[in-house]
Amino acid sequence: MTENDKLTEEKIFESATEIFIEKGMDGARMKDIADHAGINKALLHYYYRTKDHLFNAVFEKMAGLMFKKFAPVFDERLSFEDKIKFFFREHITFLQQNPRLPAFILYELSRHPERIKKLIQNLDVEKLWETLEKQHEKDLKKYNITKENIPQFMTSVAAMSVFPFLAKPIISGVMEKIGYNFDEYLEQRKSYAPEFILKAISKTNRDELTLT
Amino acid sequence: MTENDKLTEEKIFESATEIFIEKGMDGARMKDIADHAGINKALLHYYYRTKDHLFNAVFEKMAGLMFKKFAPVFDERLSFEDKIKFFFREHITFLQQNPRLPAFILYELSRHPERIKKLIQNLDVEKLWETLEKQHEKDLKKYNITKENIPQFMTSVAAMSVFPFLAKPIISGVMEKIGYNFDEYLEQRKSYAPEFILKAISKTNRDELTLT
DNA sequence: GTCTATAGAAGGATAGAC
DNA sequence: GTCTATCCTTCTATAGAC
Repeated sequence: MTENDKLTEEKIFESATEIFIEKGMDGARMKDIADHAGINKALLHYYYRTKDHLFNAVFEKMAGLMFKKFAPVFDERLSFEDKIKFFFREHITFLQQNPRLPAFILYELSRHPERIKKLIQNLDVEKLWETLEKQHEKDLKKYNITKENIPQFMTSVAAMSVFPFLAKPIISGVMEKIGYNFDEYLEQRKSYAPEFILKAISKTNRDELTLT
Repeated sequence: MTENDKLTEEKIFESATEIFIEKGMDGARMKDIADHAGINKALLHYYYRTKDHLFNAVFEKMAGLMFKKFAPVFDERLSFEDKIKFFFREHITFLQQNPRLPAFILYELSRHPERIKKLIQNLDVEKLWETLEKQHEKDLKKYNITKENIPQFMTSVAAMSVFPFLAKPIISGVMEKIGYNFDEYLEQRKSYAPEFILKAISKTNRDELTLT
């Protein structure tokens, strides 16, 4: 019955994932998870001992999944511009399939910041930066991306892709009211965002701006 | 003792605000709020009947506060460029003083989307757009901001300012690891963001881009 | 491995004295 | 208006039968 064990454990894990993402750690009920999996509460504890254990399993799996989506950008043998375009297309498509994932991850992280160390200890940011520098030294110069402003740039890229999902209720609420469609907006964003980013960091016509 | 009543009720409200923003509706405990206010649980119910009532009072106050921060942009007799600069300076400064507010509002909205109607019913988006069009018809043309892409533009502006606070645990976690400082990052962002936005929407040098 | 029944604790809410 | 004491429900977790 090892086959069956696996199935039950997986069923529990999948149900837990759905419920936790939907209601958060504090709002989720073990009964909801059991019902959703078609079993009883006792079995949850048989497989995962406590709610905390179960939550941690779900959280780490999902957080890992989300951040892995950033990785291909560094491996691909794409031009700098194509990397940007590739990222937005892939990342927004992924989030369309998991629209509540960013809010779940970021909210639970802000409630329990101690989880972060575990999350980023396997993430060697300096190595990634070096890789990018090696691959695109000229592009980085061309676009004026330096060690000083790389955080500004990276967070702007992430913001352009993730924010629509974090603010989905408001955005789609407002859009609905004035005749726009949120799904179309997301499709457009896959090309709008990379164009927006690349123009923002291009070095030309700086003198045209009246910024002080 | 009406003076005293007011004080107690306010003390409760302020404590509730702090606890709810810190722990969310589901994570907050009436006992925590009472302790924080230096009173006992029964008094909470005397003033606000239920946890739901108390939460709603806090939520509506805070949500209103946050969205009101967007308003001055439309009133000011500023140039279009100055409006953008003004917005980021004021909004980021406000969020620096209330760093957990965006996560609180957006997360509770995504848990209870029915709250949205009440929030935006007083917000006449089309009127605002008309106002902006009247004030800056030439600028909107110059920057190619049209009825078609206004949602893309507006959400990009919001994203640039709000996202750093939503993702603060990750951003500051990563930054700490590689020797950057989150507070400095925020200060820089007040000028980085408007420059970024204005360059992104400027019409020149479009031909230089290799976008397909 | 899976179930029913229940322990044990916690949380929201109320009664009633002052 | 404020307090103590307590009710009642809900929730996590476990015991024990099958």
